[in-house]
Amino acid sequence: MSFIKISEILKGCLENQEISIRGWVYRKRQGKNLIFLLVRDSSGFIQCTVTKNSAGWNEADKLTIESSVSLKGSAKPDKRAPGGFEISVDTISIIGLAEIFPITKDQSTDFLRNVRHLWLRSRKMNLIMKIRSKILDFTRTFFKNNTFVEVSPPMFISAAVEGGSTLFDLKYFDQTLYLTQSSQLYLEILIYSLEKVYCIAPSFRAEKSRTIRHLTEYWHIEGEWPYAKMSNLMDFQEALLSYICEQTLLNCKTELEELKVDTNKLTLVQSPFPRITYTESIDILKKKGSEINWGADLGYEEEKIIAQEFGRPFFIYDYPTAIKAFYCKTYKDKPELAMSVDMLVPRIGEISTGGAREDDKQLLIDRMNAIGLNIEDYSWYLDLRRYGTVPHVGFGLGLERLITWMLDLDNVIDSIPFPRTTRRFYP
RNA sequence: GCCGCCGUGGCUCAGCCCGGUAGAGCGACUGGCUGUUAACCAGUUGGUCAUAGGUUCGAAUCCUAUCGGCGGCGCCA
Repeated sequence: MSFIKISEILKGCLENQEISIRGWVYRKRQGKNLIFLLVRDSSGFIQCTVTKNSAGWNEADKLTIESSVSLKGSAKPDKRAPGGFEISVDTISIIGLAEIFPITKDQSTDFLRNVRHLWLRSRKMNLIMKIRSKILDFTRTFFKNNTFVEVSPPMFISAAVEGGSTLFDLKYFDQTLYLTQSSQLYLEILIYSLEKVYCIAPSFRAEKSRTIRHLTEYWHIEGEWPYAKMSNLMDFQEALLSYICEQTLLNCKTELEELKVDTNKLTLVQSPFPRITYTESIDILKKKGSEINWGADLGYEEEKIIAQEFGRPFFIYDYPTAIKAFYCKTYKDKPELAMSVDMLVPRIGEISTGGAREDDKQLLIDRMNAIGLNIEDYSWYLDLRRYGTVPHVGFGLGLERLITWMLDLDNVIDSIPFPRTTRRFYP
């Protein structure tokens, strides 16, 4: 017996044919002589009717919410049915009879987070995960179209990428290793072989942040690009984001509609994005009454004020060297400025950070000494500047923050199937 | 790390201010119902009020501590 997807029936080309489907019982309404089953599979929902005189009645009578079933019947259009189509059932076979399902009409976010393994069956989660998958597809296609090579960096690392305070450490046989915070340094290694490279991999941050935009494990879209400049980097990122939004609008129409996403916002994501320097952003903030001074890092509140100015994704670049990481390249004539660029969106704030990497061995060592890093921990990184160094730029984009912004979700938690936060790691 | 809010049947909440021994809806169960749209009607079931201590004749209610959760800031993507 071959089974068809519910979405095929809803397209309307299987009218009055005998068909079989497999799925789960989403709703059940029972009368004396008639049972309505709303059955879902990965593709959608369809109402099925079972009459008392049909062979399937006894099985339908036993069915509980979330039981898995296969059923045979004929599909026909019916105005009374949600979705416009209905299956009149001949036979039903119960695959797995469900116990009483804990998720009912009344739900709180706290409860749904406790039963996340069951909540993932909901229509909302189903749709978000489908779009997430598509966004990953679009991202890979865009990199591929721009001749980047996808690489697989390690998650176990032996030394910090940046500070060290936000690293998770773990027992690795008799030693201590860490979970990676970013794959950037490893991508930098690979450009010396493959040139343009990218990866889509998890990053781990032991930050005790309590916000709607932080996860301790998140998926990081990172790229490194030899010989490119800051302007190339911004061009590339805005083209990537525009492509993702454009393709999502094109390919996820029904999903976006069902999730009630404001597609207008996505239509506005087109090159060029507004670009302002850090110094300009300080001027804007001062005009708005902020007491921030040049040299201070922009906090979430400051970012929010500027984001409201634009109402769409934008860049802030050329930050003070003092507030940026050791590998950030500085301007020769203005060493107090670092070639660093953040991409920001309204409500969420930073969704990507990138910039030019210091490619001069001595300048890099000077920077590391100034910050107090142990040079020996990074000897392999310095080797990259020792043997045929090249200028290069790169960036890292937070996938969950991007999805949360695009779909206007309440919390990054809903953009990933199994979120890890400071307090939650189950299941 | 700092600040704020929350914790009452399986789920969602009321009761707390002003102390008198817990109430509703949903679910589940039983029965009824000729097409329902998270149906409807009737009945039944179900809670040491997060935990520990204190005040009191008496605590879900007032006080203290602890635990758990959510959110804001900082940090970041």
